[in-house]
Amino acid sequence: MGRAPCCDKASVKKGPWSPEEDAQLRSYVQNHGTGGNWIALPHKAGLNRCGKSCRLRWLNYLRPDIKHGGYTEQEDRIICSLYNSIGSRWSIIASKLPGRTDNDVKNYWNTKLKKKAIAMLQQQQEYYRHCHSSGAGGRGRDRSGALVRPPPTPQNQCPSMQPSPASASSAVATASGGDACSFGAMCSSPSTLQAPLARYDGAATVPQQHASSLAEFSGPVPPPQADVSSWAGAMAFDDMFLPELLGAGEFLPPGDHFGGVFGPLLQDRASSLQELSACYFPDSQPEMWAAADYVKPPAGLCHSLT
DNA sequence: AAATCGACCAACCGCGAGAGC
DNA sequence: AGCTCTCGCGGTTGGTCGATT
Repeated sequence: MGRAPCCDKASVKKGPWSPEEDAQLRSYVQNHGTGGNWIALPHKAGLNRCGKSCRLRWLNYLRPDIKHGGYTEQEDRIICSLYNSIGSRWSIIASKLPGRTDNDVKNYWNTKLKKKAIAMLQQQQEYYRHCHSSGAGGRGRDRSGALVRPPPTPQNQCPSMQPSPASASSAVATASGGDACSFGAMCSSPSTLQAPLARYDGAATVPQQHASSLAEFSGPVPPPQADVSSWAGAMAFDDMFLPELLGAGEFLPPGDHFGGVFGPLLQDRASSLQELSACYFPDSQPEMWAAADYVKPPAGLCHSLT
C-alpha cells in the first residue's frame, strides 16, 4: 500500500506566496499556534495550501526571529567547521546560528561558502604541492625536518589535505574539481581565532599524552610526525569544532547527567570529543568503537545533540 | 537594447523516523 | 506487530534578477 499524499496536490495552490497568504498564515499561527498539526492548519487558516508548504513558509520566512542574508565571518566559520565535522546536517548547523534556518544555511553554503572553501583549498593544495616539490616532505616540513608554516594569510589554514568522514561522504565530494578535502580548515584562521580549536575525528587511539595537544592544537602545523603516524587516518586534526561551540556550552546538552560528560570538557577534552564524534558517526570506523579505551556516549546523548 | 548567462533563493519533493492506533 | 499519519530533513528544481556580451 502506497503512502497517502499529505494533501490533494491538484487542488492546492503551489508556487510563490502572496503577501495576503503570508498575512493569513502569520495571523493564524500567532493567534492559534500550529496546533501540532500542519496538515490540518491550512484548512483552519483558510489557506488553499499544502500543510507542508505552510510549515516551510512559516519556518523559513515568516517566523518573527528570522534573519536573512548578511552572514558574519563568525557564522561562516561556524558553518564550515560544523559542515566539516558533521556534514550536511543543516538543521543541526542552523540550530547553532540564532535566527538562521536550515534552508537558508544550506542555500548559503551551496551558493557562496562552498565556492569560497574550494578556492581556499585549491590555494592550500598549491602551497603543499610547493612544499612537497621543494623537499618539504609533503607534510609542511622543510629539509631539516622543521615544521613549515604556510604564509600567514587567511587562505591557508588547512592543516591537512585528508578528507574527513563528513566531507568525504558529502556533497563536497561532488563539488567542482571533485575535491573532498577538509573544509573546516578554512575556519581556523589564526588571525581570527583566539581560543584553541580541536575536533576529534575518529582516531580512537590518541595517546593520552596528546590529549592536551589535541585540545590546544589551533594552527596549521600538524602534530609531530612520529605521533601522527600512529593515529587513525594519519591526521586527526584536519578539522575542528569551534571554541565558541565547545566553550560557550552551546553543544552541552542540558541536565546534570550530561554535564558530567561535557562539563569538564576543558579537563578531558579528547574523550569528550570522542563521545561527540560517536554521536555524529555512529556507524563509521567500527574498530574505533571497539577500542579498549573508548567510552560509549551515555544513552540519550546523541538524541539530545541531534 | 536585446539576449544570454550565472547567482541567488524560495519552494517543492521524496524519504526516514517516530508516534499513535 | 503492523499499519497509517505527520513531522522534519536534505536534495533538488525553477523563477527572478543583475551582470555581461
